Amino acid sequence: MDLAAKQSRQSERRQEREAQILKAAEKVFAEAGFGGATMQLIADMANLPKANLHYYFPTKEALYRQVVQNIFQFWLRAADVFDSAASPAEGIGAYIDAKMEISRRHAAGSKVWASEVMHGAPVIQDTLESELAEWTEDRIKVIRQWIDQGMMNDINPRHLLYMLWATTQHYADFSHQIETLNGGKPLDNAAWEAAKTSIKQIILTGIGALPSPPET
Amino acid sequence: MDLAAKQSRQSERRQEREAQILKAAEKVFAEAGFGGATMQLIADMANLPKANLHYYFPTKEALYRQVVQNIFQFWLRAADVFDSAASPAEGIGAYIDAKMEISRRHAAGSKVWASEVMHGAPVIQDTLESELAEWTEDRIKVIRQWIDQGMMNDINPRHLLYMLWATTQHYADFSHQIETLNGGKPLDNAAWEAAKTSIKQIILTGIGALPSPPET
DNA sequence: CGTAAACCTGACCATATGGTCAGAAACCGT
DNA sequence: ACGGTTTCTGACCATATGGTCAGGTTTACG
Repeated sequence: MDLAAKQSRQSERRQEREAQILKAAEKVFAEAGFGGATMQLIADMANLPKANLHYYFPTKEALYRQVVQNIFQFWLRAADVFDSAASPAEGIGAYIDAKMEISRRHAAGSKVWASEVMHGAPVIQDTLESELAEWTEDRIKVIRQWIDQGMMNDINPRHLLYMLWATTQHYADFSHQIETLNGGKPLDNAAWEAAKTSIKQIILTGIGALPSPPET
Repeated sequence: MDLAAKQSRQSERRQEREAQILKAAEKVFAEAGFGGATMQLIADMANLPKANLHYYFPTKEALYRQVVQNIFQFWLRAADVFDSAASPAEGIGAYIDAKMEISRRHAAGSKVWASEVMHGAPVIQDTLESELAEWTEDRIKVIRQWIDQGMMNDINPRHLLYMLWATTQHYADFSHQIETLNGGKPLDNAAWEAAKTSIKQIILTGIGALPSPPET
């Protein structure tokens, strides 16, 4: 076996362990917040001795930073469906679906992200200022085009985006509240469908992106 | 001076101090989360020695509990505008205005509330199950009536409520992100107006509560 | 095998933090 | 001015937690 293969297998091993730790960390950070999370809790969740965490991540903050960065990348990628769409109904509809799927499958990550931003984005302020700002401007341009082409009403694109973020992330960030109001049980498939349908119906109708408003 | 007057002045004094502490605590909890907040930080923020806090609130958790309870009551009261309204456009419009005002004036409180719920509502689970559940059911009934009377489209009332909460609270909970995307400055009056207008336009149009969709 | 590198871990340490307490200070009616 | 009550506070303590480290174990490969 040559050097490349060896390094590859080693780094593979390392990546697996790191992923294992990151997954546990994400969960614990989501449940307890950065301040409430302890390395011991994360270690237990990952079934590793605490000292081992420090072999892979020098400090709690480094571990947290990695978790947040990963989430952010994941979050941004959900917007791929946005640009290639021919119409606002299609693009925004697909974006809502994608973000709702993230809210459902990656609630922990969403919570960590929300927590980070709520507390002033101490670790991803840079990313926020560069990548997120750029991303947002691009999407605003797309929406403006749709408006100019008469495909939707003249809505403030920025606030429309905020509305999309808010509404979809709500189902992850406030999942506990939603579960409580759902009799203490998580939403089932039908309820998630109802949520997606309701959101799309209200927003797409609201921005005038549907041929005719549903009269059901 | 009689006994009643004396007790009144004392309790007045006590309430003032408690309010002072609670205000500082709300700010610190919002900025740092429960785990990241320290009694020392709160004490500094309130310009009091740490030991004094423990004279008024026995434990950090008791102080936190009080903060959260206060916010919740404040939050619920915003819905008074909801019921007395004659139409969905009026009721929901006023509700959006009220909640946006809270988001603007009491961002810290909103963040504490969001944080509490996100971490599984460890201290207000009871209230959530009783008061919030009841409140929600009542509002759902009101919305259902509007639908039955043909004043708006047939929208799932529960998800409409979630959308209202999500969208309005977003401006408080993610105020940092919004500021960052606003060039690092808080939204000015015009921007807040634009936000309120956009939200109302999309949602009220989206649920078919406006006579005719704006064609501006 | 041998050995060097990577990986793992129990035991340990320094510090930060929630909370206590004895006693000082301020308040208040008489 | 006095005594009792409430309010305040510096000094202190026990504990939890992030982080370290010396030494052990495993892996990779000639």
